[in-house]
Amino acid sequence: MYVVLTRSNRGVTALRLDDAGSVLGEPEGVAETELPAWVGRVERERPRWVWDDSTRWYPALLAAGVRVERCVDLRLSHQILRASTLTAASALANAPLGPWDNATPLAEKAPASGALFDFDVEPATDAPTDPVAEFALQREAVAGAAEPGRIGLLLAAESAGALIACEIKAAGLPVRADVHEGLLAELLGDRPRGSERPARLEELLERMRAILGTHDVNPDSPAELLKALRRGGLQVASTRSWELKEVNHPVVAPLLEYKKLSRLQTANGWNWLDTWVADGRFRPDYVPGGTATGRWGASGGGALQLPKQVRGAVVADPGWKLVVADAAQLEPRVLSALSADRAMAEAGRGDLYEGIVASGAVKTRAEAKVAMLGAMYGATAGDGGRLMPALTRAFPQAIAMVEGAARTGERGGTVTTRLGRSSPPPGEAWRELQEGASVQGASDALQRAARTQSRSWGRFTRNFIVQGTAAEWALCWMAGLRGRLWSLGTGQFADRPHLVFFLHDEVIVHTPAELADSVVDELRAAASEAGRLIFGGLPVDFPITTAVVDNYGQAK
DNA sequence: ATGCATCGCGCG
DNA sequence: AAAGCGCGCGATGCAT
Repeated sequence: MYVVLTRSNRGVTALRLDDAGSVLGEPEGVAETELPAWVGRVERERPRWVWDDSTRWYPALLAAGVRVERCVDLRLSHQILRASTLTAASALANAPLGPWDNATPLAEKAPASGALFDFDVEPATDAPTDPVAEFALQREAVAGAAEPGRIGLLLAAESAGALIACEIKAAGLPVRADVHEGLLAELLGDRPRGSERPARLEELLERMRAILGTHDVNPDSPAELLKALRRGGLQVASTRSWELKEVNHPVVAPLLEYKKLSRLQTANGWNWLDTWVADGRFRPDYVPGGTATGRWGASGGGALQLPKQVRGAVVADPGWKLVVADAAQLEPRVLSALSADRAMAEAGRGDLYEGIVASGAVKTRAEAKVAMLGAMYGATAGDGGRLMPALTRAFPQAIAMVEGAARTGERGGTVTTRLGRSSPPPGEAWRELQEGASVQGASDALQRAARTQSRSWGRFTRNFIVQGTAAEWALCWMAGLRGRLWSLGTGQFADRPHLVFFLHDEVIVHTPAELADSVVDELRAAASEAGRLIFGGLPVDFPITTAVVDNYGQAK
C-alpha cells in the first residue's frame, strides 16, 4: 500500500493507493498537529509513504519520535527519471519543465505568500505540485522502462537515502568539544583572542620571515607569498604544497607546516566548533543526489572533508561504540562488476591491488593503484598513463568499458549507470565550440580548444559510470543496513544502533556497546546483499573493513 | 557593504 | 604542468 501525503493551505491530505496504484477510498484530512501521531499509527500497516520531498516531512516526524520504514521521494525520483536513458520515451521525460524540475529542495524555497492563496478554491489541485498526479506519471515511466527492476531499485534506494539523510542529521555525529579543543591546543597552542594567530602559527611565521629576510609577508595571501618566495630565490610558479615539496630551501619546511596548521585552524578550528557543534553533535545538511554522479553532497561545516587530524574528537557516548566501516577499493570492484571482467573479478578475490600485481600486469601494489585510478579517471600522462597499456592487456573488458564511456562523452553523448542514472548532456557552450571547430577552415587554436573540451567531457563520462554505480552500491548498502540496525534494537530511533555519518563508501554507526559485534555482522551482510541486488550472480566480492572504536581517530 | 572568481586544500 | 574524476569551504582581491 501507498499513502500519498499532500500539504496545502488547508492542511494535510492523505490518499491511500493499492500496490497497483489504484485509489483506495476517499482522501483523508489530517491536521498538521496530529500528523506525527497519525503517521505513527498508519506506519504499523507498513505503507510506502509518498511525498514531494522528504526534507519537508520527515524531520518533524523524527522530532516527534516517529520513524518510517520506507517512502517515495518524488523530487529525487523525478530528477532521475527525467534524465535517465531508460525512461527517455516516457511521458514524464517528454513533458515540459515544471515545478518538479526545480533542482533545489522544495523545503528551501520561499514559502508562497499567503495572500495568493486566500481564494477558497480547490486547494489540492492548486498546489504548485500535485504528488498524486506526479506519482502516477513516475509509475508509468518505470513500468515502461526496458528493465523496470533496475530503475525501480534505484528509486527505492534513492528514497531510502533521503530518509537516511534526515535521520543522520537528526541523530547528529557525536563530537566532544573538549576533546576537539584539546587536539587544537596540542597542534596550534592556546586559543588566540580575537583574530590573532595561534602561538604555533606565529612562531612558524617568525621563522619564515627570518629566513626570507622580510617582515611583512602575509602567508595567507598566495599572491603576496609567491612574490616573497621569488624574492627569496625560490623558483616556483605557485604556492601549492606539492610544488613547494619539490624545492630544496630552508623556508619550505616551516612554510608547509604553517600551511597545514593554518588550514586546520580556518577549516576546523575553534570557530568551526562554535559554529557547527552544539549539544555534543555535529549536524550538517546532507544532500542526497546532490552531485551529477548521484553521490551525496553536504553543506554546513564541511561534513565530507572532516580531516583526519580531528577525527579523534568524534567520540561515542558513554556505554556506546562507533562502528566505522568502509568498502575496500569500491570503485575498481564496481568497474569489474559493471564490465563483467572475469580476470579482474578474480584479481579481486582478496586485496584487489595485490591481485592485479599477481596477474602480472604491474610490479607493485602502488603501481596497481595508480594504474586503476588512471583507468577510471582517464590519465594520459604520468605513471597512470604509462601503465595503461599493461592494464589493458590484463583486463581488456574492464578497460573497454571505461574507454567506451569516454568516447561517448567526447561525442557529447550520455552514459548511464548500472541502475539507470544518466549523465547530463554537455551545455550549449560546449556544443557551440564543437560545431565551430568542425566547420571548414576553423583555426588550429579553435580545433585544439574543441579537442581539449571534448576530452575533458569524456573523462567526466568515463568516471561517471564508475562513480555513479559505486554511489548506487553505497545507497543499497546503507538502505539494507538501516533496516537491519532497526531490527537489532528496541525503543526509539536514537536508542537503537543508527547511522551517524556517511562518506561515499564509508559509514559510521553509533551503537550501544553490547550490540557492536552484531552491527559488524549486519554491515557485512548488507554489503553482500547490495552486490547481489545490483549485479546479480556476478562473482564480484565487495569486502568491507570494520573497526569498533571509541573514537573515529582510532579507525584505520 | 556585497557578489564573484581564483587559489588552495580537505575528503572520497 | 599534479598527470586524472567528484565535491565544499575559507581567504583574498577585484568588481559592483
